[in-house]
Amino acid sequence: MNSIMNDDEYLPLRDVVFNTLRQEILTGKMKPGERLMEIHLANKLGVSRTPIREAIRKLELEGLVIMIPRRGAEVAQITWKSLKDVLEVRRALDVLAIELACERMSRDDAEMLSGACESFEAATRTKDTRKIAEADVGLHDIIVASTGNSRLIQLVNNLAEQMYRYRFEYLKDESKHDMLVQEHKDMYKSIVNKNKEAAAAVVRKHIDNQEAAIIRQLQLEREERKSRR
Amino acid sequence: MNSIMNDDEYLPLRDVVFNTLRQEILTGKMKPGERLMEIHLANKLGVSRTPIREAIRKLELEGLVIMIPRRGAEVAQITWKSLKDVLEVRRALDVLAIELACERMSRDDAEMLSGACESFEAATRTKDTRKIAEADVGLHDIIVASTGNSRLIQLVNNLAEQMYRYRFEYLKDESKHDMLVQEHKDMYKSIVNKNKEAAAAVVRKHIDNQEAAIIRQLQLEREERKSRR
DNA sequence: TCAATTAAAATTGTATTAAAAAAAATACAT
DNA sequence: ATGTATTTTTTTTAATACAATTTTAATTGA
Repeated sequence: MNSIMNDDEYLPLRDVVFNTLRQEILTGKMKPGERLMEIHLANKLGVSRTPIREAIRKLELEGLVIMIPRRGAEVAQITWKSLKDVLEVRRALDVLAIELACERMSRDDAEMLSGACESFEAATRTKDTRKIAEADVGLHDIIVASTGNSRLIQLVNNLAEQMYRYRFEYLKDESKHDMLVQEHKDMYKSIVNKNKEAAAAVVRKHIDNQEAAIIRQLQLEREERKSRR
Repeated sequence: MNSIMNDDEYLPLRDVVFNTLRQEILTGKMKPGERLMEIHLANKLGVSRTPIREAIRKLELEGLVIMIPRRGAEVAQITWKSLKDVLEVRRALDVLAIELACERMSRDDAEMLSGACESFEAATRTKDTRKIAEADVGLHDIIVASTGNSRLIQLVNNLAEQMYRYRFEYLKDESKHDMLVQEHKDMYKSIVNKNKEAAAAVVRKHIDNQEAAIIRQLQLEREERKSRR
């Protein structure tokens, strides 16, 4: 459609830096407690300190880094507590999202959701965790987007990303795949039947399972640390 | 307590600027659509452009200003839709907050909440809207803080602030004061009785009333604009 | 050897300068 | 008078320079 008019995909450096750092933190390439030193990052990314600083301000507000005045920024510590806090909020917002989806989802979106359920099932069969994660994100995006509430969309996405690393680990566990496929189907059914209570119940179960998996994961990490000492 | 050891109350300029601009936007001193020009603001606040830019980045992430690349920032437009979206999310999070408060509030906090209810009632009698607003904020802060969920605290505060301007107008209406006092008392009772359902119901009513008042307010503003043309 | 003090190195905080882009104003042609 | 080019101005973006502060290391004296 827009083949002649090139829509100029311009992104300010600060946003490029922001996205880059954000990704590094969320995927765990930058470890909690690691300092973000301006000159160092500037050299690494080949830019000046200015865009680095601006990116750090945004990361700060998002809670991904914490600032110590006159000392600089460091990657925020992810504690058991902070994860539980995020999950608690996420559960409430995911429930809200699916309840609104029951009210508002269009036939077209429902169609897409059905397709996404199948894509997810197909992805589980490939056993490629990356693909599974992508299919999962796509599916949930359809539900959240169907609410038409842009603030909700922004918050849910943000909270989901905070746990990116752990969710990835969760999806690696093949024994859970069948359950996930079933839960997704249940969500779809509840939405098309406009059954809020059922929908909310599935989502709560979904998040509870995730929480349990993450707790296991953290326990493992802790064991590892202990044994290394 | 901390009378000898001065804990250095140092705030980087960017944060001073951030708070200043934030306040100006939330209280309506800076109108939606108004441009935030760096040199202008720098002169006005007597600082260089660097802290201004960093503050703007934070406002951007908070959604209070929108950035148009290579053109600058302007105060975000507050539409009916965007307010409804915020209220929808806020309702869910306020319900979560009071439900958690039912589970977790300590006897001391309950004591404080009781005091805050009385303070609010006293404030309504002064008919000083500023004082009433402060008492109201104080009361809700106690509830939200008692959840111990820092992410929730951060989000609820943020969402509440987005509607600062309108809530102020709402509290001006003396005819609602008795109802508000009663609702606050109901919240307190529900929490000490650990009655989640009742607590959630009061909060929903609370927000619904606010929403109705804000809609009226917006309708008024719209009439005004119409008549000015 | 250890603590205290001082010097230096590293790092952040703030300001300024330079470059790129967009917007506005002006000039020119139709 | 209207529409199109061209120039000027304004503004953002990015880089650099300088000042203030903190951290680290080294040195000195007990």
